[in-house]
Amino acid sequence: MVDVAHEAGVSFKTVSRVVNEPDTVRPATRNAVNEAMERLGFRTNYAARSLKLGAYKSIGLVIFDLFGGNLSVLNGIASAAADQGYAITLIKRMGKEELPLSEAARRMGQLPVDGMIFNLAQMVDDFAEYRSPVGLRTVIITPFEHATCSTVSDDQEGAARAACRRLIELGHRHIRFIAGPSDSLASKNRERGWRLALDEAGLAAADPLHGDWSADSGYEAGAILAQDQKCTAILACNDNMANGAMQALNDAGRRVPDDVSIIGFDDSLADSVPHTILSSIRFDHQKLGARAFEEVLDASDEKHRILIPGALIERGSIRPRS
Amino acid sequence: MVDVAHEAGVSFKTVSRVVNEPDTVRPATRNAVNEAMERLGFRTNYAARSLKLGAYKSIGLVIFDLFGGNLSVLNGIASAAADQGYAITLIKRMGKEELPLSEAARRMGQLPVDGMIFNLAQMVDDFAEYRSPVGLRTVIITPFEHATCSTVSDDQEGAARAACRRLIELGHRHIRFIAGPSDSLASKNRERGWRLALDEAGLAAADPLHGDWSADSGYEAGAILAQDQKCTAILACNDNMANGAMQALNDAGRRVPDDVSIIGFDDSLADSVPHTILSSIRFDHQKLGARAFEEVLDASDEKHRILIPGALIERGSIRPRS
DNA sequence: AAGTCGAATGACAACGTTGTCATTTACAAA
DNA sequence: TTTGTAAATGACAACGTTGTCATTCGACTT
Repeated sequence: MVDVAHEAGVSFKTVSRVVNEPDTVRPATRNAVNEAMERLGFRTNYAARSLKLGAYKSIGLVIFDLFGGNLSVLNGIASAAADQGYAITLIKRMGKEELPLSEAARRMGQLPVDGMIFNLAQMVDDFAEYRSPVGLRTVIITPFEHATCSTVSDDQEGAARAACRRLIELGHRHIRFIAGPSDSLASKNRERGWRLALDEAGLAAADPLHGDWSADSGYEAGAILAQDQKCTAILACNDNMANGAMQALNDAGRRVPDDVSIIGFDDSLADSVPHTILSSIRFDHQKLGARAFEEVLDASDEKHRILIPGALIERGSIRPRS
Repeated sequence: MVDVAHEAGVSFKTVSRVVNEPDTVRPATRNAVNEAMERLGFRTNYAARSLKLGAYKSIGLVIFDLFGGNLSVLNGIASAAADQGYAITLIKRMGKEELPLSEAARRMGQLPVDGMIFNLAQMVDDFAEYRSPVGLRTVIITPFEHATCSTVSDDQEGAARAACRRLIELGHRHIRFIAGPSDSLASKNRERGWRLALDEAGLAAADPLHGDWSADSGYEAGAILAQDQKCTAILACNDNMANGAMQALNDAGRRVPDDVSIIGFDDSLADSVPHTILSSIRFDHQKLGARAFEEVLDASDEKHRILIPGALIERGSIRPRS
């Protein structure tokens, strides 16, 4: 900046003004400075500026598992951030640490961030006792409430409950559930919603089956459920498993939706399977990311627990019980 | 830091030493300082440190389109960065600018980065004339060579060529191609590889069909190809379209692989379709990301053009022509 | 006990910005 | 021409670190 000032024959303070408040400097001077900046390839030094301003205009994002669903969350956060002129500083979780949140916060604390978002897909050891570093607001993407931090999450439980209610409304009485891995929070909450709806209707909940998110594991589960003649409807914890189950049901001679109705989660099949009939629950991750970002910047001391509702996309895979 | 020094009864320079070169300070002093830091919740100031060191230990990533395939690239870059103690600063492309690369570089130049990576899925207007800001090395993820910047890319052309050769080796003579959207670089290069292999073998290339990456568009293409009785093999530009095409072929009474062999790209179906038989070409995006990161840090002035090979995963969907 | 030497610590400048306040300039009015 | 006033510019400090060099400390040698 001092070089630019010399080149343009002004003081370096004037250069600073051209960069930050161009209206306060005479057009002639301004042009001279701009040309000098152009010639010298001047870029304002982020470190010096942040040091002086005491803020980074960037927020930290810790992604503990980088997989498909997180991409749209990342997208939502990135969009909201861009709108406000913020950048995103990203770090991956570092492996299986003892205290994941504290460790991540410690690392983030060393980086240029004004706040941070943790995207949590599983429960972690130090969730309850975690506390934000002073001056660095933390927002956690998780269905649980936290003692001091705001949390944002898809309303898995509510959406699952609504979907299950819909099946009950269609006359189904034996609705079974295909769960995901036991360490998945999403799976846990979807299962809870399913149970809740059944309880409300006074229906019994048969033991859920367990898959690993893959279509193959869904096929296995479907093959077992095909034996259960009373079962006329299935809620599967994601679309891949639902797709596998549909295949297994068809292979076993039980037709979807004539004999069995089925609903999945995530609405992820539309692109990969032609003319899919699978009904599914879709979440607005874009919105979730944007809400999380808003919450980080929120200056107030209040913490919130925010749930983003899901929507049931009805396709041909469900119909009234015959 | 000066507060910590006061609290511990030492000079602030000693605190700095405890942080950066703990071995040079006496254990007793060190403990006192550490305790003081703990009590005060001290975090080293990133801006001040970077200002003094003249480096940020972070590299910028510009993602022009945030979709599935980019996730694993992001993952690869993030892993490589984490290994070297680097963070990632992420910005999304800002919309449809006139000069996407220059604009992105200008914005990145204001952020705490020591270099940057552009992840390009389409051609952009200012690709050829783009020049890195002085002191900020740029690496571009694209199949094209650039005049001054290193580029890294999947070897789409080579992989498509190898896959097509494999089909020829199996005795197929009429191998057709389902392309993606015309602005996709990946699609263009896959098509080129297909043509190359056919040329080498002295075979004619029938007009490619065009889809939009979706299974539904693949189904349409498959329905048309089912009419072409001479066609015994298909190369589809991604697995979703390949899956749609397989369905259409089956629906039209042409069995896969008995009547028609088919190969897709990206190996993306294994999770979502049970017991899939689709053969596919898989790319190691993790590796691609890691290579791109290495290239940014490379201090030498040489620029490279790096191609990451793909691998053909053979499943039941291909067999010798009967 | 004095001298020696390496280890531990401290004082001070510097990194490149922005904020504060003082000074200069330009222009209009008298 | 002189004066008054607002606009434009400049001088200097400060942000919180790390590097350089000087100083102090402690233990060992003779």
